[in-house]
Amino acid sequence: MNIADNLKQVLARSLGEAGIKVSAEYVALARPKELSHGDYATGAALQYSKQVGMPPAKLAEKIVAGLGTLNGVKRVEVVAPGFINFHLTPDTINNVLGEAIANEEAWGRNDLQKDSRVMVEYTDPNPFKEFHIGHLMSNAIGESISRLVEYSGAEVKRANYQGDVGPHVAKAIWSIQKHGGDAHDANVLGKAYVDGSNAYESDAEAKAQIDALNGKIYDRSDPQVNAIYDAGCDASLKHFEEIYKTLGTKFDYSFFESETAPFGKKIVEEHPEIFEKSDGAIVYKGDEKKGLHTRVFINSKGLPTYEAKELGLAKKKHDTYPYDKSIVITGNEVNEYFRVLLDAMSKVYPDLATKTVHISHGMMRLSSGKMSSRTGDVITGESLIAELKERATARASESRADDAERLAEQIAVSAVKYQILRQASGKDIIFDRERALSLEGDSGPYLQYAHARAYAVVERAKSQGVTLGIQKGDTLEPNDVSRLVTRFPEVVLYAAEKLEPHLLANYLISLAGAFNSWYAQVHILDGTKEAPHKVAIVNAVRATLKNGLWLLGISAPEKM
RNA sequence: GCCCCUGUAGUUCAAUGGAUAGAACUGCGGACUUCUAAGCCGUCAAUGUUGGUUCGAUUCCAACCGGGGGCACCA
Repeated sequence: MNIADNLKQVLARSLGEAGIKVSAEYVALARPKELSHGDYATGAALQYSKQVGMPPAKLAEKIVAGLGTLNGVKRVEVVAPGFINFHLTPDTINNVLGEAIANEEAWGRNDLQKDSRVMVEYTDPNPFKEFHIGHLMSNAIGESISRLVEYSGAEVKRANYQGDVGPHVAKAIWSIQKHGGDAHDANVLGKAYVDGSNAYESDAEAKAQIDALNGKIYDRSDPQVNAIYDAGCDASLKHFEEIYKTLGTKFDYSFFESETAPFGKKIVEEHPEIFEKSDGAIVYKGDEKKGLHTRVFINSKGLPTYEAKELGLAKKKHDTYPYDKSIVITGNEVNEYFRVLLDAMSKVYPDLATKTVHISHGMMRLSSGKMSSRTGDVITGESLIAELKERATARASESRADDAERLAEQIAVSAVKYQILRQASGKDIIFDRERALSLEGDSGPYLQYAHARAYAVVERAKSQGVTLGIQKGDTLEPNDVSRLVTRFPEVVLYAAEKLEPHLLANYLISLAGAFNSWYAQVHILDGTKEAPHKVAIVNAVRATLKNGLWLLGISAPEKM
């Protein structure tokens, strides 16, 4: 049994003796954020003092007296106004460090979702449009969540859903037909889309032409249109593949709107008891008591909307890979639609609806306002990464890395991903160019640097013949660094439960900070008998940062 | 107008109902003949307003004020 569960049980028993009935799982036991408050702490005495009519401090003393001997605990203290703090023994801490080092592959894993099958959908860029920083957000969050879920023992399949049909495609093709341009070039497509979109808004004739073109795209009746379409789709997808390679994502499945559209339409049409006709369209009447809107699923032209396509997508996903859980990551602009969709899905496919979890991220916003790919006021994913890479190049070339070019790219990706993953995912990110381009402080490169530094120390220790690992009888006092390391598995578990990578990102930054601070204070390879112990701590930090960075989807270069 | 989200240092973000609200950037000031200075140390600086629940509220509830998104044929 692990320390925390054991503590809870013993506390529950002692509380019972004090006249407070509470089962072990409900005993409030926390990891104090202030390390001087111990490794575990409980506020139970404050919580129940009124109930038993005893001052908190007195109750705390009574609880402590009833604890008996505690495995792995060196010291228990009562602190005003009535907190009980537990300090673990050096052995306990050292044993965990030993685990981290001895079985690096398993370090941090848990079996929260053992053997379950999970599909995670994220990124979702649209062919014929640019891959902008909003897609970067979805990708960073989705990739990290996928990895957290994998670390929880689940089999994870990554899915990407792409809008290969629809008005945006018609707009891009219209512009290419009118002004020319190479449909084999992804950049041309993005600009063509902006042009077509502007024309659609301002020019009634263009609008009519684009609407007609949209129909031709669906029924593939015009060879000339088909040629542009096929070339453009191919170019976009290849372009996206390059970006995924840079970002470190590999999708198992791709779904396209051209397949989900007819499929979703069919599903809606087969359920007249759920969807009803209204003004020539087929709608789902959301329950207003739940605050749901009425949404159109099939428009009056007979074309399925976002909602119908999503319905088809959910089924198609399950047909492809019978998942136990389906996680869908989108921007929060579709939150209201998704609520209606899930409500409708709960009637058509109750089973799938309960297995679906929608996670939305905020918008990437510029100080000038919201980005819009319609007006071309966007920052593309590639341009941002290229700019970061440019900025990292000088230092990378002075670094110890064998391949400076590659290091610069790893740093660039890390900077942008960390920027996204450091904050809770539901909220908007105010995109500050200077901040995003910064490679210092609270940043991805800071984490990578701490890892590379730890790696270098371990390598040097090896070359000096310093014994690695925790030695028997090694009773050196734990420090903030070693104590933080031991929290890694539970942080991973917590982040996986909440599907919130930022919880892990915040932890890693505090670990890296504690390590850097400690590193500046002590000489690790000082030739004393304490050196092996210090190296063991460094090695555990290295393993933790390595696995932690992997979970964020960020590379951990060994040399910087 | 209705529904959802949101408000924390100058700025960008943290804080499973807990202890002195924590970082980073910026500003100011330091250390370094030592294993990586993308580093370290110090310092200035914040919970929108008013109530409520609680031993304890940034966190939960209500109202108000401010910001964002949505409110049927775009996604």
